[in-house]
Amino acid sequence: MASDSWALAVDQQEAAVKSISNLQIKEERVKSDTNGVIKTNATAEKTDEEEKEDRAAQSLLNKLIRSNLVDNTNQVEVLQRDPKSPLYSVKSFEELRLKPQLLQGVYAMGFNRPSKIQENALPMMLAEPPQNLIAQSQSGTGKTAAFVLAMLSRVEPAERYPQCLCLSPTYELALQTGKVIEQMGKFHPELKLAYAVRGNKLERGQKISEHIVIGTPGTVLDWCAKLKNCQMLLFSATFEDSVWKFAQKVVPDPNIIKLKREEETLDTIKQYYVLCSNRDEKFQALCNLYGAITIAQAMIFCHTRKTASWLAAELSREGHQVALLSGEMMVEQRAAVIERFREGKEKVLVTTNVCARGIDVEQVSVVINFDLPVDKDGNPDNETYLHRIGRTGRFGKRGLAVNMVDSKHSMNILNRIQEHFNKKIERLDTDDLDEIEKIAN
DNA sequence: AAAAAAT
Repeated sequence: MASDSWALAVDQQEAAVKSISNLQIKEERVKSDTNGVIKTNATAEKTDEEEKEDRAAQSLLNKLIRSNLVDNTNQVEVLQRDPKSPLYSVKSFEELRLKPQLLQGVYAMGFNRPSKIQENALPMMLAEPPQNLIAQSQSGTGKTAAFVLAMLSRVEPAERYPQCLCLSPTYELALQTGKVIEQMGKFHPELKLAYAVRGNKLERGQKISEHIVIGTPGTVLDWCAKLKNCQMLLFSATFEDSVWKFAQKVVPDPNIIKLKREEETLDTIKQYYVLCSNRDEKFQALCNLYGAITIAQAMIFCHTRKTASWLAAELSREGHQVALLSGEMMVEQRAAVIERFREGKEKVLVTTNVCARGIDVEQVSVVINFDLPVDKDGNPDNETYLHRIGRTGRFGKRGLAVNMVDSKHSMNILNRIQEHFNKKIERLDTDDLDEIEKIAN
């Protein structure tokens, strides 16, 4: 991979960068003859009673999601590497003086005005000479479009070698970001994109002629011997302390955009918990909620692959059509499942932390933590919590997050998450159908 | 515990 200059974008970097520095891979591939989608009974004619339940469910959902949209007065900390240089922020894409094909691509995607993070980050990313950036912005606020725009503005399509590298923590996110690159770059017909993901091997001595390489850590390391003369752009919704220190160590002389702690959560996402005493009760509570969560689309997170496949099978047995996605499946299946979910062919996706970060499916209005996110020591995983609930409430939309609590221990975890973000998570009782009716009306 | 590379 010979090149004179580089742009490197790292998305959700706490995961991607950490895995680069800690690559101990023990892969067990599990064979499966399903494509990850579990289907059951085709929907029969609905009875009056079912129609009534549907209306109650819709009403409940509206009630739960309803909240005042807060204005966008973000408390952001912006640090420039050269404090004396003036601080630019742009209010329109025209001000950036992009190549016409690129501006056309931006508008074709339906963006009219830059989002908050784009206003601040774009001038820094496009500055000459190139400057590095470490940037934080809430989930669903346009980080991907920001760094994709920066990458595309640096690409010289006439030159046939890789000029940008984009690193993602998971296969699905790499595919998703690749799609954004293709959409925004569609008026550069010569532009080529290569995926450095599991299964795509580079033959010895094989030259890469694509302009942009996007991939996951292991394969990307395999492809690249070294990176030099490289502008680095790191984006994430969260920067846990140790990651923050690490980011500053590996990115020389960066500009910085950082959120204050109290600004990390989105008030547009209403958070609840459901109190149960064991897994079976959680399952029952989930079934009670099912009508409400399938009004639009929902993602259900489990702690392990095993729980996820168990839950998907149980829901399926109850007659619900759900999709299952976890890292034990083969990549072809994973691509097919996420594609079907995007198209709305399944309304519910049961998954693991593989889908916690970055996945952007606009129709997802509910996130359910069937298991609360905990780290390897059993402590609350606040970052993952924020990423998971951030699968809803994207780009200013409202969203609902429901946490299933099944013990004193998990209640304690939830309380600690609540304290960490200083954000009230309210009790929701799904066992009491009367009460649900009351909330719904 | 999940995810991320091939050996």
